[in-house]
Amino acid sequence: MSTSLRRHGPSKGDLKQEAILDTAERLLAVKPLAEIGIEELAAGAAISRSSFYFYFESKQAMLRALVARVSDVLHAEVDSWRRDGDARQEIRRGIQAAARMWREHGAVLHATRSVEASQEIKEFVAGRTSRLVEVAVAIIDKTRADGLAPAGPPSAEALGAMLVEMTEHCLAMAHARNPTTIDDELVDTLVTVWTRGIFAADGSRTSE
Amino acid sequence: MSTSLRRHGPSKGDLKQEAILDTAERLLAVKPLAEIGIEELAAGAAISRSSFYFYFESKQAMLRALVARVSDVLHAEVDSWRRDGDARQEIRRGIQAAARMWREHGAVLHATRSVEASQEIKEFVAGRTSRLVEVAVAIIDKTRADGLAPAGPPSAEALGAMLVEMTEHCLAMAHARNPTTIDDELVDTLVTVWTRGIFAADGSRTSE
DNA sequence: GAGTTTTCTCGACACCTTGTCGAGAAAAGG
DNA sequence: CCTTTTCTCGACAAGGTGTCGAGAAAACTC
Repeated sequence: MSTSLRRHGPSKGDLKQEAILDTAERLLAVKPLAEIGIEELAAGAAISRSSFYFYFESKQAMLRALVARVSDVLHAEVDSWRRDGDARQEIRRGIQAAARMWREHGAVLHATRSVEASQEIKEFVAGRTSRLVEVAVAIIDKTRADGLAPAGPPSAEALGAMLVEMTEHCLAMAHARNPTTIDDELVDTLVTVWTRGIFAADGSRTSE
Repeated sequence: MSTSLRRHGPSKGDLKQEAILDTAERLLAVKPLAEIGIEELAAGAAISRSSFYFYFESKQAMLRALVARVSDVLHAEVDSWRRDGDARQEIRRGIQAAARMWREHGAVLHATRSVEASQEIKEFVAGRTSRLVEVAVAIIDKTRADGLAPAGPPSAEALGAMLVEMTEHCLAMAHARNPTTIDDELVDTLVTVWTRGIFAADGSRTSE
């Protein structure tokens, strides 16, 4: 119900709502959602704890709004992967986009991976992941159709899902180790495993 | 402090302690730790909520004991990976052992991956993971030294860490989807990605 | 098997956090 | 100004955690 209580117009209350989300994103960089009290979120927006409930039903609802805010940026990222013909280029760009995402909004993405996240959030994240898997599957199918990569098994679906999950998890782990820096080496290693996993070979870009 | 309060002798109280852990493992298969009240754990061992605190400092301490109990089984698994010369055999066995681990104690392993798990548990899990990475690195180094696999980059450490993390995460995801069944197809796909990631090729076992 | 010590149990309490309610202040709009 | 909507907060109830001390139950000693 988060925003539906509030009618319309970009007014003073909207700023408070944004302030709550800003505070949440800032605090999530420091500690998990479970350790963030509603008191803290309210204090960050200079309102009382009770007033928090005017803007959000609960902490979970607030996280949902926060994820929605980040997902707008994310969808733009996904769409920026223009197909340019070379599968390795697409893979590298995709991984780089994901790495950038984690650098900029790692705290929020990290919170969505929590076991205690609500069902709704998990479904949202699963949907986002399956979109990425679809893109990966399309790439794999294309390279196989062109005779550049060996046919399955594994199926393009199983392989694509695994590579996407590997990427997300490795970025999450890297973020957990050091939130500010995500190695270029990590990106390179991911690209290598993707390439070898799909082509069963280190291809230099011979098709160019 | 969990056990240190209790002196010695395998007595009645020990059974209660085990009963608490059994109850916890059973409940973890159904819902996350955060949703399990101490009341429930105590009820499972037929004691009052207060009495729970005689056995464990807190829910986190209880989880720690539960993880320790499972880790005994796990260490035995790791040691069962006898080196038999063929890297692909070792890889397949290791992955199968991990899959079996998840089938039998997936609920506990899942709980340790939670964001809200205590620092101590995270360190324990990190230690376990790094042991597995060491084994993977040893395998990679050996195949590279034998000229069967191309040298880095990626370094054996980066590649091994990534493959181990991929495996753990994919098993965890599969467990989350359906706790009772972990696909053979998943194991096959994991083996393929390991093989291609290390050898940069689908090797039939030519060295045999 | 009585006395002593250790182990174990529980009710009562203090504390913290979440979420609701209704009274009303502050802004917006006529 | 008066009305409506937006926004704020103190007070309350509910539910969970963890502590304490009194004492029951078991174990151990002689």
